[in-house]
Amino acid sequence: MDARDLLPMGEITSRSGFAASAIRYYEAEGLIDAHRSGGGQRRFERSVLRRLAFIRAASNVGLSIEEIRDELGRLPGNRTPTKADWHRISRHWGRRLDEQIAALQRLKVGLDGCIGCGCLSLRSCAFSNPDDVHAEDGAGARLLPDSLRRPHPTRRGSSA
Amino acid sequence: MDARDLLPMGEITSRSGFAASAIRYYEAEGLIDAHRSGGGQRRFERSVLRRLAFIRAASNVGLSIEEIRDELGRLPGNRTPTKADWHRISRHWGRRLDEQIAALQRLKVGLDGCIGCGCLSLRSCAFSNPDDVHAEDGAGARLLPDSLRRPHPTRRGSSA
DNA sequence: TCTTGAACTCAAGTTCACTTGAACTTGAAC
DNA sequence: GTTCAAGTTCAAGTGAACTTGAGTTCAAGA
Repeated sequence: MDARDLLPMGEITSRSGFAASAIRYYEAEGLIDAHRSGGGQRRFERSVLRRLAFIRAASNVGLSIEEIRDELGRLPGNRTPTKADWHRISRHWGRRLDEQIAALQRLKVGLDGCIGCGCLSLRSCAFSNPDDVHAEDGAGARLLPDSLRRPHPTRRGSSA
Repeated sequence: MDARDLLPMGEITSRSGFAASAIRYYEAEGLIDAHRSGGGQRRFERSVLRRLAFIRAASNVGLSIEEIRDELGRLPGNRTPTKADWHRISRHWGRRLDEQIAALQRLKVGLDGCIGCGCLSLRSCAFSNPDDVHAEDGAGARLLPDSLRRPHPTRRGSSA
């Protein structure tokens, strides 16, 4: 490729809307690639812009950097997504969004149920006790999936 | 109040499901109060259990510690929520959940719209560009409200 | 050539909601 | 009186996703 087709950092930041530090971070994390100028400055291929758009979209759906890396890595030849890729991926993301929506709706229904009772009991109220830590009967589905629990590393796994 | 009505830490952790460290943290943050035994150990009033149930419910709805503190502080006399308080509060939370659901649904609709086109364009695709950073016309509502943007302190405010 | 803004590296900082560890004390039971 | 689980404090660590700062170099225009 011709060196004149490569974009400098400033171009990438202004066109993608990401800060330079974020771009460097993504490169360090292996989400995007960069060439270097004689003096060591980054020079990006145009396709990086599409990758960045993809990254932004994915992160809006709530994917972590690692998940985005996986998703990008699943693209054959590590290429920028084609229409077919995008088709498959967006169906995947759609399912994920559906799950999140359903989870919030369960929470809402639980809350509506609670408005009448006002109990907020540690033992029986499913809303204040979604993990069923003390539930008297092995009642149903957890209200919130992990993807919507306030992302907190140290809480993960230790359900308390 | 009679000292025999006060509960020690172990009782609180086992009944509330919170770790002792979390209880201490909540006390330090001013979400709950504690008396002290002669030797300096914490002794809790029974009502603290209801406060903790409230805290758990609030955090499931996605409120931050600060928001929970505010919400508790809005209770007249800083009391444990009554039925009427709970009524008002749960309607508030319900609206919040509704917003979150609506936001995810907008995202989903945007995604469905994108499946056909496959464009993922930085300039025009609302899905990859929900902030309308480069939008050509001042098009509509942001897809995701801040409450559902991946909570990331340093990203807050700097919409890029 | 000079200047100046853009870019570089690397380490450390940020936020949130806690947890962990070390070193020590309490208090209830035997 | 001894024991030991349960409790205490305080500082530091955790993870994600970057940002900030310090100090240095690049590169394009006048």
